[in-house]
Amino acid sequence: MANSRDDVLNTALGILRRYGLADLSMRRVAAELNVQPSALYWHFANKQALLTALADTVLAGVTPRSARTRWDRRLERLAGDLRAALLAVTDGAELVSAGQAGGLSTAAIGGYLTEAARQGGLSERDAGAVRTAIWQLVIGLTIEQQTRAQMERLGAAAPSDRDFDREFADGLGLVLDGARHRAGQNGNTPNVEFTYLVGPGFGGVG
Amino acid sequence: MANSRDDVLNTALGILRRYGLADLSMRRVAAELNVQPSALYWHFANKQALLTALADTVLAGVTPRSARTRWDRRLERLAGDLRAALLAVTDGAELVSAGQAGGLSTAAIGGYLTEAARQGGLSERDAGAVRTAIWQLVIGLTIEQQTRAQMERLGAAAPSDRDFDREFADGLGLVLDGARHRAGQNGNTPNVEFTYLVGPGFGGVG
DNA sequence: ACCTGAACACCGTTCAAGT
DNA sequence: ACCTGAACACCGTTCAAGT
Repeated sequence: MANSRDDVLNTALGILRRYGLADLSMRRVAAELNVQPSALYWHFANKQALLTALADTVLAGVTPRSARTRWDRRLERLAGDLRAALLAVTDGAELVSAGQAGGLSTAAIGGYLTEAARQGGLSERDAGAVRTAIWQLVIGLTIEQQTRAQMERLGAAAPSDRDFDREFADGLGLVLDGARHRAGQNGNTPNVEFTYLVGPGFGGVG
Repeated sequence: MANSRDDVLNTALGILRRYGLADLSMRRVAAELNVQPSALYWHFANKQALLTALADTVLAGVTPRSARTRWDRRLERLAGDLRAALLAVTDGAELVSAGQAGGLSTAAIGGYLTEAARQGGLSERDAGAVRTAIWQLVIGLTIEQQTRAQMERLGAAAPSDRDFDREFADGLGLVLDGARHRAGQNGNTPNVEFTYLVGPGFGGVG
């Protein structure tokens, strides 16, 4: 006994990884900690707060990796990293979507996206549009993928023939095309440092 | 007594409109119908089936209105109509997202989007990317808006200063820019019948 | 064709009280 | 600082039985 807030968080993360969001109940977390359900409310005001903290944990590693990279490539990588982080945990996308209210990481990542777009010469407003389109694409498509995966795992649906990685790449490519088009119209010369791109430490996303 | 499947559907829709998705339980639907909860399972195999049918109802009115309109304008209108249909019911976007598995209207609308993009001269693959990007943008952003609205209604959040209509228009504009860019690259001449556009029966979305 | 009654196995949350 | 015990007000679903 005498569990810390982090113990609760880690136990919850374990249930999420092993069984998914539907099985992540306060009672179940408490049971795994050998504690009464009411004990959890000393650490978290309610389940929503736990989910938000959990979402922040899942997104903690998503951060811009290099400012030397061309702005559109940075957008591409941020989107890929975000998607990879969501896919790393069962129902990760649904969790982030549900825990969005008050989340810190979620706001930070939005900031990175906007920042990269601005470096391409986009107006604040256009940069916001880029952030919105990319965020919703990543979250929404990954929710669909993970929901399908869970249904298949439970035998509630036949394996789908959809290629979500491809759908993601195609959708993202389209949005980036729109972004580059906007960049070109602003009369700005976006930084074209793509020759710096080759080298160690620039591994792809998956 | 002696309720039809449609009675169940209408009662559920009423609860949704008045209280939102969180209050839409099988037991509550049954109570409003003056019936035991178990009675509902004669009409629907489970709650998921009810939600899917409900989602189809909400989306029933979303249909392409004119083939005479320019392809990109048709995409814009479809997206706007979809968004309007979701906004017409409390938590409509969340409902459609949750009831997606097996939904008919949802597949139909995806088809309309793809079709419009193809008429712009886009390849099957590019048209799919357009459908994906638009669908996720509309659903995701509307979920955020309606979730916020519900939290404000319950006093769980201060009124937000976000302008969701503007965020939607900006995001959509960006995606459409990408689509037009792809259309231009294909060497096809997209139909430019925009001169036919003016006239009665072409009211906007809101 | 449609519903009851009763049960099963769960939920989130509160709150006084304990150590 | 952290937890118990007990309660409140709920869930979705099944299934034999009724009319």
